Amino acid sequence: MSIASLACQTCPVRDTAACSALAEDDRAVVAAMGRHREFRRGETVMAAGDDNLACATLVSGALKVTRIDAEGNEQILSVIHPAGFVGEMFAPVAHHDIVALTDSILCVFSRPSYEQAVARYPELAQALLRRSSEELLEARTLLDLKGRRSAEAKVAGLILAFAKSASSSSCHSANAFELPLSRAEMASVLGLTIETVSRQMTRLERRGLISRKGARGLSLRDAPGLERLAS
Amino acid sequence: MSIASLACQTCPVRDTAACSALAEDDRAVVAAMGRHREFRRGETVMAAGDDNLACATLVSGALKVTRIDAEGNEQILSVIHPAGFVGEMFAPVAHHDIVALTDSILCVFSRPSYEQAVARYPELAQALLRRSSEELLEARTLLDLKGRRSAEAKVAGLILAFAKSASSSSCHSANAFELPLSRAEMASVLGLTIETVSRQMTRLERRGLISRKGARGLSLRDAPGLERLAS
DNA sequence: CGCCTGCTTGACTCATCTCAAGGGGGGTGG
DNA sequence: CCACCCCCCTTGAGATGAGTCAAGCAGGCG
Repeated sequence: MSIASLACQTCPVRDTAACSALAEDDRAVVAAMGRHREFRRGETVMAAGDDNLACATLVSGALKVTRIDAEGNEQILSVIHPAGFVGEMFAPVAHHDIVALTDSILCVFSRPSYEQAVARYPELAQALLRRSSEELLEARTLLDLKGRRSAEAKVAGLILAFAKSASSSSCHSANAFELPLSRAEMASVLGLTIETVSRQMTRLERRGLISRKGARGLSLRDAPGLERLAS
Repeated sequence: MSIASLACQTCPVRDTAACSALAEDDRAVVAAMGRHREFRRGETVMAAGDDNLACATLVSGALKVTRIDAEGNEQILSVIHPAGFVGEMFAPVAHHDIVALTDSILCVFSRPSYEQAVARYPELAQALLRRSSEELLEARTLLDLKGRRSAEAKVAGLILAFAKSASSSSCHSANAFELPLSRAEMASVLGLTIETVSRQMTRLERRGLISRKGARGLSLRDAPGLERLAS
């Protein structure tokens, strides 16, 4: 993990993150409160139980929000993509662990200073509300996915969700992309075991619905068929 | 369903809903934009696919946010309690069905007028952000619950969640209360069948962890034991 | 009183988990 | 440059917990 000061001019998410709602001058004021921090794959950004002293925007990479149960099983509650917001503005203590899925860069703010910014710039509060609503919708999509009856439907649904988020446009799906999660992580998202996920992927490939290149490479061969399986 | 104009003075959620963030005068302005509407148990408040023309605060009763899959199975994605906010401020079309679980009263606003209010009163945007964050946390709690390995852990966890929300204080649990959901609804929340939920309840009772009075009455006999099972 | 709806219980089936072994690709060190 | 190792993924065989189908029960309402 390394630290650097902000360079909003070259920020890859300057037009999509919450701070994009700010006027140029205001953005400079807010930027002065924050710092860039870099995390390596597997590093913990925030741990459950920590005092909730910071919040952040993800600039590049990917994060997972997780909970570890008593037996040490990890549950993935959310995957955060660039421009996503991280941190709980209204909880004294963090509820979940947040871990880097890949090497990532965050734009980090101390919570008091960010709260001040939110109070001062109403458009920032609105932008955060928008992000929060999107997060909520995504959480409900995951809930839906996890509630599907068969493992087949879960895996097909997750693949389609990845295809949508892999595409730059929000309405189209990419049809060749890299899986952002390992088998273990996919299993954790869906509430299945690694083996079941692996078997379902093999089955989908054998039936000609997808094809694979290595462990992570994937292309959709029959998207409508997948939609049907995802039910 | 019936309609009436607002009487904020006597509103049971006047101190907890998003509008409680407003000053008295501002509240009156916002109140003039809204209307009370009453829904009977089972009535649909908003349907997936509808133009997203309204949003609302739940005054009394309870709502469920659901999705119906291709085979007609209903999944419950969220349960809304009084003071909860309903509606998607940033989506052109509703993503989910919202149905009254019990007879309910909502305070309904047209979306354009509410958007105007949010833009005009920054404290309203902040209050909505707070509500949205709470919703998100609750959705993740449900995700966690649904991901538990055994049916036993899921049911135990749901019972504990009910006990918490049945208590007036936010940190203590009630230890005798009425289940707010039917078996079918519990099954839908947990991704199980009615029969499995029923069997688990029976098992928990036989083992002395809970006791039941009729179909809905419940009291906790061994909360720590339940916590352990919920893993 | 009897129906209707929602809950419980039982017997059986089957999908998923568990346990165990076998590849494959990428990186490191010789 | 090659060989080895480690991690992750795949595959198989067998166990088991949840689903399915079917019947019976209880409470509320007409």
